[in-house]
Formats: sequence, C-alpha cells, structure tokens
Amino acid sequence: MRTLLEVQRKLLPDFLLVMQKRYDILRYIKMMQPVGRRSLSVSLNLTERTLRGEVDFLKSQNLVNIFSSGMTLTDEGIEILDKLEGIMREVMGIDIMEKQLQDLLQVDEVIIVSGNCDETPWVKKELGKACANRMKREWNSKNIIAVTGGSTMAEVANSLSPDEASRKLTFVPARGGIGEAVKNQANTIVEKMAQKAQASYRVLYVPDQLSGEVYASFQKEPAIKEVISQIKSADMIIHGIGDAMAMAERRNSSPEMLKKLLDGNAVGEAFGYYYDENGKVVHKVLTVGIQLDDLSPEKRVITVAGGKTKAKAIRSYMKGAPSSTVLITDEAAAQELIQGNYTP
Amino acid sequence: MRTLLEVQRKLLPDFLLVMQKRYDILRYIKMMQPVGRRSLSVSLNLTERTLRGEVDFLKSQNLVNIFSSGMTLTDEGIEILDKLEGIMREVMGIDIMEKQLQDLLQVDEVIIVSGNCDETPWVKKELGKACANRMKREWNSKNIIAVTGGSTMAEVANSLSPDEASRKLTFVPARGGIGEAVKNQANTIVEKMAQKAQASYRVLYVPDQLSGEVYASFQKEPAIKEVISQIKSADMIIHGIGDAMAMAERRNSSPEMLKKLLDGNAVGEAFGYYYDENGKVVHKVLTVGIQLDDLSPEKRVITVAGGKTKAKAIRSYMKGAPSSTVLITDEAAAQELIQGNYTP
DNA sequence: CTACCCGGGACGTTATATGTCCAACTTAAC
DNA sequence: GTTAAGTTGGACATATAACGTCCCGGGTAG
Repeated sequence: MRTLLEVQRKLLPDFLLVMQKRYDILRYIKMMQPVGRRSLSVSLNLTERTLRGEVDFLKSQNLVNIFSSGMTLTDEGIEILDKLEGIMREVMGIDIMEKQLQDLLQVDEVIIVSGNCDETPWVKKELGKACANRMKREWNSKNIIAVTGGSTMAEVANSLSPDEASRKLTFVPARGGIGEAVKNQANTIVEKMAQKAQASYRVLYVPDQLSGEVYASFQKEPAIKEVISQIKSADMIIHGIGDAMAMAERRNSSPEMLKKLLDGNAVGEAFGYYYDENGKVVHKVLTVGIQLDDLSPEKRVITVAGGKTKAKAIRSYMKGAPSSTVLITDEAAAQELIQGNYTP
Repeated sequence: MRTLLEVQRKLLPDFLLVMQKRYDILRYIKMMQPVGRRSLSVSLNLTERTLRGEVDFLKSQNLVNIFSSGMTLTDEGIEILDKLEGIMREVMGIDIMEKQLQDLLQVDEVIIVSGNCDETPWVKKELGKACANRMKREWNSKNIIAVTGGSTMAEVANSLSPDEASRKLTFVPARGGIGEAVKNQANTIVEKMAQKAQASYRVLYVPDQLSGEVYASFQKEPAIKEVISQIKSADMIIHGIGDAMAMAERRNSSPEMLKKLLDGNAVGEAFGYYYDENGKVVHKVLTVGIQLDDLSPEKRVITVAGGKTKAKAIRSYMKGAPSSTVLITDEAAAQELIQGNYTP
C-alpha cells in the first residue's frame, strides 16, 4: 500500500486531494447526519455549489442517501468510510507533517521522504533524489550553486542528472575546507555535482583552520578572490546538517574547541557553524566563503538532513534559518521534530 | 493495497482510468524512446493534443525528459514505471476481466467482485451487495422484478435497502416451486426482498413437479392466473445459477431424471432449466411462470453466481443467455471462465 | 399557520481541456 | 551544404465541464 500511495502521489497528485475532500465530506455527514448542504458547506469550508457536486457524485456511488430531511450515509458509505480511516492516516501523514513543520520552523517549504536514514540505507538516497528534484525545479533561474560537504550531500550529487538548464550552472563549495574526509569534502562533491549535471565548477583549496594573518593574506590572492566572489554571489545554497559533537570529533578539533562546544551546549552544525538548542551560534570555523550573514532571503537555501538522531541538530539550526529555506528531511526526523516540540 | 484500490474504485472511479492512461504512456515511451508526440499518439490511440497535455504533466512531475529529439523517461520515471507494473497487474485485473468476459459471453455488462465464494464466506455477501446496487441503478424505470431461489439470491435479498423508487416495486417469484428448501425458495426470498425494499410482492404456491393435467387446470385458476400474468410481464429478472447435478440431488429428483441429466451431460441449472456444456437445454422442470422464451431483450436479466466450482455451470447457461444479461460473479469464477475457455 | 431548512432545477459565467494550425529548431541522410 | 522528416512549443478558437447565484416547492418543527 505504501508504494501504491507513493506512486499515486507522483502520478496523480491532485487525486489524493479529491480523495481527502470526499473523505472529509463523508466524515462530516456521518457526524452531523441528517444534515443539509448549507450547514455542511460552511462546516467544510466549501462553497455550496462544489459541495453539491460532490454530494451528487457520492449519491451516484450509493454512498449517501438524500432525503428531504437531509443527507445520511448508506451502509456502503459507512463501510467505505471505515476503510478510509485507516488509509487516510497513512495518506495524510506525510502531507500533514510537511505543513506542520512548515509552520513550526517558519520556512517556505518542507519535503519529507518516508523512512529513516539511520535504519534504512537507501533512505539517504531518497533524500538526495528529493533534493535533486527540488533543485531542478528552479535552477533555470539560478546560476551559481554553493554546496557543502557531508555524506548526505554526496548522495545529492549522485542523484543529479543533466538537462538543458543544468549546463549553464556553476557549482562552488560554500566554504573553504572545514576538515571533512576527502570523500565527503565540499570540493569533491562540487566536482561530482558538476560532472553529473554537465555543468562548470570552481574549487577552493584552502588549508583548514587558518590563523588570522594567513587568512587575511589568503583572501587577497586574486585566484582565491575570484572564487570567493562567485561563492558570495551564489543564488542557491545546498547544505547538510550534522550533530555538533560528532562533527567536531570527525574534524579532529582541538580539546579546547571541544570544551568550548560542550560548555556552549552545541547540538547542531551547518556549514561550519555550531549552534546550541536555541539556535545561538556557539562557534564558527574560521574560513573563507559564505558566512551566516550571507544567507539573505533572495538566496534559495536548501537544507538536507534526515534520521532520528539528527532531529535535535536540525531544530537547532532551523531556529535561525531564513524563511527562504527549503528543508528536505525524512519521516523519522520529522516525527521527532514535531513530537519533540511538545515536550521540550 | 487491495482495500485501498477497492476504496478508490468507489470513491474516484475515473481516477483508475487516468492512472492506466499515464501508465500506458510511460510504458510506450520506455519502449519507443526517444519518441515524438505524433508517433506516440497514434500508438496510444490518443489525439495529439490530449497526449500533449499528459506529457506536459509528466514532465512537470519529472518523469519524462523532453528533448528536441523526442521524449525519454527520466530515472525517476523508470522507477515509477517499475513500481507501476506490479500495481497495474492488480488494478487492471478486475477491469480487464470484466471486459474480457463481456466479449467472451456476449453480454451487456459483467461485474466481478474480488475473492472466491467457495472459500471466503463473505464473498457471497459481496455478490449480493453488488447485485443490489446494480438493481438499484435502474429500478426506477422498472416495476415488476422476478426472482428465483438459491442461497445467492438470499444474500441479494439481505443486501437490499429501501428508497423512494423501491416502494413502487413488486417482487414476484420467477417460477413456481421447483423443489428448493424453504429457506432458499423463491417465495421466501421474494417476501424478504419486498420487506427489505419496502415494496409489494406476490407469491405463487404451486406443488412441485406437476403432472400435465393438473398443470393445465392450475393455470386456469383466476388467482394463479393473475400472478402468472404479472410474472410474465416482469421487467427485471434476478436469478442464480447452480451446478446441475448438485441441484438435481438437492431437489430429490427421481432416478430417471438423474439418468436423463447424466446422459445429456447436464452441467448447469438456472430457473429450472438444465443445460449441457454447449448451452443446450437438457431438461426443464415443468412448472408455471417465466419460460426460457420469455427472456426477451427488453427485460433486464441479472445473473448472479460465483465460486470456482460454478464456472462450468455459468458458462453453460451463458451460451444461450440474451445479451441484455448482466452477469455478476466473483474473481475465482471469472478466472476459471476466462482460462477454461482456451482449453476446452 | 408560519418560518425555516431541505433538495433540486435553471442559467449565465468562468475555468479547463481539447482541436487545429503553424513556426522554429534538430537531426540524419544524402 | 542542403533537404526532408522529425521534434517541441506557442497561439488561438472552441467544446466541455465546473462553478456561482438565484429561486422554487416541499417538508418540518415550533
């Protein structure tokens, strides 16, 4: 059933809306029966005429009786409604969660893929695919795409495919090296994405953890400067989110820094910034490229992260995320985000 | 998944057609890619414009690529198509079988409910329900409904429910007693149907197996005569089908008659007529009421019978059935009818 | 009896889907 | 290089379905 719904979501997206509408109508009739069109239509937020159309249809399907005293469900209607209850819980699950998260996190759009990254390995691929599709939808109006590192981003790269618009794109790393393993470094991923999309790309090789002086002189280097200016003018930023401590360890951070993160209660990390539970920046990795201030609402920010274990990290980052953000996550993280919110 | 499809069949009937259409389009694109609109539209029997509408939609869903060299499936399209194949086998199963049987048996309409009467007890109830719904669809233009006996008919009676039109109906037994147990006798069922539909009814009590003389005098009796004339003018006839030998035994037929049936290779029985494999009448129970000749095309005949074991009987009767017949059966019988037909 | 709510008929309006035709472009063969 | 046959995509008139709006007659409760 899961796959059937999944397929239908793609193949007949608005039919599910119709199904939901009719489900609501049946439900309300059951509760309010016998009931007339007028009172029903206000309860359902439908105009009287459209409600009438639906009711005529339901009557033709023998699901409702229409008497002069009002409408009631037929036995068959009750039966169908019973079966629908179970189905709807599943159908509406994802849609509803997407809307809930949209409200909760105050962002433009939330996309949820079903499953749990932590448990089922191919769910991360689904995340990547969803992200690739989402990118595609508006990359004809964008030119420069900045991406970060991470295993999730690597999957995004895997899912990209070329089309006419994609060839005009330029991929750049969002920031200079921040200590990932080569495979998941931003530079590597940028290259892969560009290759998959048949686009151009620029890389930015800078040593990790620069000291203040070198940092300044580096930025004056013409070649570096040009790449940096491209990065700064990126139209779209794709990035993952990590668990703060896990990231810090993976990056071989110094003991002092680890302490700083611990003291600051850092839980989330995104492109080199560490956040605490309230979304406050605890620490930032000093490197070139996009800074938090650069995330203006004109830029499209796509945040990709899934898995129950990352829910806290996602929440921490999202507290301060611009509303132009699109969050792509999985069911497990979404559930955790929604539930966790009521028990802080 | 089964229940989901069942619900959708009721709640969004035309949606299955759309799904099938899009499935076909995807399938053809996969086979013929890269392919243009024109050649695709002729292959699919769609006008170019409608095909274009569908393709635009599929493109917006990222399922097909459109290049100037033609259309191809995207990776996602291939994936969806894969999942669809499995689903479609189930979705189209019933629809397709209905059409196949319509052709095979040369009747106006075939309705199949899923399951097997012989194995799952509630499938017979589903048959009854389906029959009741079908009757409802046109009983506002009919007045007299003749019904036969049998356990299936008893379930039809159970599923009836009253409405405005039903109160004007009159139920009559199709023929005089032909030896059923009381519970499943036509008279009993007539009474029950009338009660369920809040309609009127007439019964016809005649002794079984009349001899020629008494038969003649019986028909002259005024009260009987009136009922018989009502029966003859019935607008709708609802009847079941039985296995010939099983019916004969249940009716305590004489050894001579059993021999006659055996010799004639009788396999099916319907309202007192016994048929052989080719649809030839082997024997008819002599009684008053509707005779085979009365089944004119103006009358709506609804035949209800299910279960794998009855497939042969159904086929034998259907050979001579008028095209105004509506066959209501179950999946098991339908499969047997279709498959059995290729291995005679 | 009256006032209210009921379904359903009628009709003009609007949105959507479809039929039809053409222009610009790509590709492949010659 | 040129032609021919294929492709998509734009434009526009038209048919069709959905919808908004109004009203009527019939039940029903107060």
